[in-house]
Amino acid sequence: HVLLNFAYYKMSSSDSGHRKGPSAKDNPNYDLCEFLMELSAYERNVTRNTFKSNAYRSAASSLAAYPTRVTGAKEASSIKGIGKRISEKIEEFLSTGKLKKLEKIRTDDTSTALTELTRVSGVGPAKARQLYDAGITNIMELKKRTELLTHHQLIGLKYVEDFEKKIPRAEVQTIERAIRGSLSNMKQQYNMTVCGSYRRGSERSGDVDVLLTYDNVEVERKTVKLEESSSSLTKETNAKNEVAKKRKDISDGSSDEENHNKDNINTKKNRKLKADQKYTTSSPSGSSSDNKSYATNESSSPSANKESASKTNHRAMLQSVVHQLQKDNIVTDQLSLGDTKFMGVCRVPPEECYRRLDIRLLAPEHYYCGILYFTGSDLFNKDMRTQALAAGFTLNEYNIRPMGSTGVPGEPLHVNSELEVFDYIGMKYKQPSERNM
DNA sequence: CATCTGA
DNA sequence: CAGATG
Repeated sequence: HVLLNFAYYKMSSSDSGHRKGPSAKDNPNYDLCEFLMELSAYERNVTRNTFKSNAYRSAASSLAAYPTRVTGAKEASSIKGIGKRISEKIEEFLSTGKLKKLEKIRTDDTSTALTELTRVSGVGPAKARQLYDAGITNIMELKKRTELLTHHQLIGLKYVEDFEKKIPRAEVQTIERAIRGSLSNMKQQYNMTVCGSYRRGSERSGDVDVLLTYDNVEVERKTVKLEESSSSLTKETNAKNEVAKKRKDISDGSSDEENHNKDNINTKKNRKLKADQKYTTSSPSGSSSDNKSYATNESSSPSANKESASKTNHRAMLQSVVHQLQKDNIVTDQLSLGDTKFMGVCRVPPEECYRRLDIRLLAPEHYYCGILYFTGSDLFNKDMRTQALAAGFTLNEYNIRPMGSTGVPGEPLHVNSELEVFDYIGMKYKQPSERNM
């Protein structure tokens, strides 16, 4: 049941650049991985055969993990994920420096058109096909037919080139400072951490991934420099001397001592109430909504479902954050904006390029698992999750829960730093820069 | 997985 | 609501 992220095909935003992936510049089968990925893209975009596409990608991953240069079909097919047909292609590529099928694909009109159209954010295989059928074969032509595009796609088109450029670390830092400055002027204060490959120290990023949570979280005081450069980044906590409660006393999932944070924390989890949605638009009774802070606290109506309330407040908070950023000319466009995630575009003046910016607003109790998760890398996360499982926990982007022997997860454990999560599962703490797997 | 879109 | 997208 662990997630199989076959989802992202357009290069996972934040990292791609200089990191691992099916084609780390240094692996002995680099070229082979490359052509397999090209075939994967072809099956995905052109033939829309996800099985084949996934098969190629999977083969590429296996190959990327293979320690030595593959020498022939037989050796290739011995590798997990590589079967007869793919190994034959590898053979062909090994002997003749090329691949018939690939050459043909490279010149095929339909194929090149779809690949081109797909460069636009918001345009995937399906839309590309549709546009192609409408006679559009490249971006220039697409610019003449903007009536066929959604808002997201229009923006994607507007910034195609910029979005393909990597963002230098220094610029991410500039953007980070700008956002911090802007948000510091709001009544509601936020804790912020820029995650993604940037946090892991990479020199170039695909986009800027910001995580926010509203106040409390006993973060303020303990500002430890567990981070690489003591500078900015998050006001990481961790300082906690008595750091984590031991893994043992966890099991009982008992309530606990120290975290009696400030007011606005949503203390108790409540069962989902599908009815929620209906109420999203309004808090009927003007119920003291007066107070300017969005912090969700004083629940006027006890039985009323707090979930829907906190949900709408969440949306309102995220909205106000975005508005603030727009006001300060940092955010220039919006791709989407929901209860927890904003996707858009930003630019910080001296810079000419427009950059992709994602902002997610997390409940305080989800903050650290969120930071951990969104810092990645994907492989690191996967590894940590399996280690968690082995240690009897289940870990996701929101929380860590003890695994009952029955198989069902218990109540979320309290977490006040990334370190605590590592402690729970008995794992040595890893600096973000050590998570580049 | 969260959000948007169109039917 | 399903399908598309990131």
